[in-house]
Amino acid sequence: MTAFASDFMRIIHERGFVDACTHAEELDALLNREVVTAYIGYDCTARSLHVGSLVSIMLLRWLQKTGHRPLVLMGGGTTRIGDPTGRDDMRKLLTDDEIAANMAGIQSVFAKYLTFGDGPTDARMVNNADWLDGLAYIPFLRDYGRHFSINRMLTFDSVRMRLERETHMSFLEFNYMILQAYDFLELNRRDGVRLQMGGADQWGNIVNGVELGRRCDGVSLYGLTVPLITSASGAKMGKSAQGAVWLNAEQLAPYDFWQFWRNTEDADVGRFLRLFTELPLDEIARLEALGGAEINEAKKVLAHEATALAHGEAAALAAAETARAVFEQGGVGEDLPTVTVPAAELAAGVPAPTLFTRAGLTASNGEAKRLIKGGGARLNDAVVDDIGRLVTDADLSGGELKLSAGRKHHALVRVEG
RNA sequence: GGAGGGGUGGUCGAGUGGUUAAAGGCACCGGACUGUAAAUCCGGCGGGGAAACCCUACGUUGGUUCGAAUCCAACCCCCUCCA
Repeated sequence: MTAFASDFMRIIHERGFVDACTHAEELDALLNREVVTAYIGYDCTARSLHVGSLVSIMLLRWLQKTGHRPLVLMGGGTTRIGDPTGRDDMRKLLTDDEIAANMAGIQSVFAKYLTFGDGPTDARMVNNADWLDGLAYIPFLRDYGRHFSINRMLTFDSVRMRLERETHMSFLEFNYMILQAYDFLELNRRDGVRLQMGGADQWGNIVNGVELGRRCDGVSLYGLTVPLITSASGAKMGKSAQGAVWLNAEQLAPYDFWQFWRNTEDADVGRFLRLFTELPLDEIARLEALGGAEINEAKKVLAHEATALAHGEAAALAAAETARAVFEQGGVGEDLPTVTVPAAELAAGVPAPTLFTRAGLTASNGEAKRLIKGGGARLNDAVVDDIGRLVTDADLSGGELKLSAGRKHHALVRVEG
């Protein structure tokens, strides 16, 4: 591989961020010469982002750290149409208010990773609804449609696969790549954006934007994609027991976020350290080389670094402390999920299954009972073997008690009143 | 507009009148083994109930039947081919 002159290109190649790149040498030279504005587009279909987007977020962070300007493009315009590939999701068209709320939530996530502002390398967020909503069909077709060759578009993977499998593809979907290409052109005109980045699945769309820029305005635009991250055992990354691994504290507690990284598969540790932390490569090499149980130390480092980025140093330390108390000492920690029950209720006795469900460890009483029957439920570390077990204030120690579902999921119950 | 195929539990996918809360796979949860790992093995996997049992569920709404995810009708949606 070529030796890159720009910090950005060198670092992201070394760390495994690059799946594909257009004109890497030219881009490298450009990055070495001037401050480059680059963008990645995100849908605003949810209040937050999850770890599936984290690779690209880290990519923008590196961009900024190496002296360039990141731009976050929110798909406010495209979100309004609804993603045609999501069958059931098609119907729930989001209202403008919902989209605005989602954008605000996503911005708060980005605020942890990027510095926003008006300075030359400060990040900014833009919404493609600003220009897509007002497009007039005929002028748009005449000005831009002429530059798209159907013959060419049919050769793109996303389209070709659909055609080969003879599955339906709507005109709307077919237009997606055109709209996305237009976004790139528009951003170049508005903000001088030169580079679009995104997931590997976006390659075709990005290339279309690059070509549209050349055809319409004679500008050189660049594209770069990051690989789809799967775990070593092949699973798509980002699922936890509770569901998606969200990046905001409201939807996933920092402690659970920490636990997610702590439970990384051995084979993924090195790769994840390179992608999701900013530790020096030689340090990562050292951690990665740890064998056997020692690799757990590397996982703790990974958990700490990733959590510190998302939630701050203090939250990461608190999560680590709770994990240490719970797993290494069998005790309890402040960060465990906590529920309170009225003193009177506890005095009267609460059925164990009810308490497990209320603590969020099980989704229903039935599930709680199954958990107990399966021997996975514990109260203050003692196995609960009777689904009729009443929990009373006699079970309290130090004003609280610990419930456990399996070895990894714990919650605290406290009394109130 | 015409002809044909299809909509099943988180997902994929069987089932074509009753023992079907609905095979099997995946995902997920618990147990064993470990290192809060992987792999493997075991168990579980709609809700309520201590249990008997009750309720909800196979696109929607009606109907036939002692009884329907399964048959009929209308409607909605998806797909393939033709115009």
